[in-house]
Amino acid sequence: MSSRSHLQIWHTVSQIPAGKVASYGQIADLAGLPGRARLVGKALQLAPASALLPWHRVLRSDRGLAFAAGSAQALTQRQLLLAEGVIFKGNKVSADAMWRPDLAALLFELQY
DNA sequence: TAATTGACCCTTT
DNA sequence: CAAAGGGCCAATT
Repeated sequence: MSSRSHLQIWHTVSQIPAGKVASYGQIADLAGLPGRARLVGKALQLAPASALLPWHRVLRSDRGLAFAAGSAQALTQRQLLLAEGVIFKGNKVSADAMWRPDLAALLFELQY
């Protein structure tokens, strides 16, 4: 049984548009769970594949991937982002790829 | 019940 | 710019 927090997190992640990225902390805040970035990581880890979440659009606050460089998951994530047109600067994505949601629209979408 | 573990973050050096 | 240290909190052992 998944908690309400997980559902809220998954729903928020699903709102990230293609070609944009958000940090774990940012998602936590938007989901109404300030300061709980780690919970976002946990929620994504437990997320069912059937949810079709754009998990690859979530990364660390320093805009680097959360997975170890060279790991299969890191390579996959990088590939998915490149396919969406996200520019990489070294092992981090360019700053202008950060998602800047319209809060009013997002809050409406998330049914607050 | 207590200790350990993370798909993390922020401030300070 | 990179590294270190402290904080965080649910889930697992």
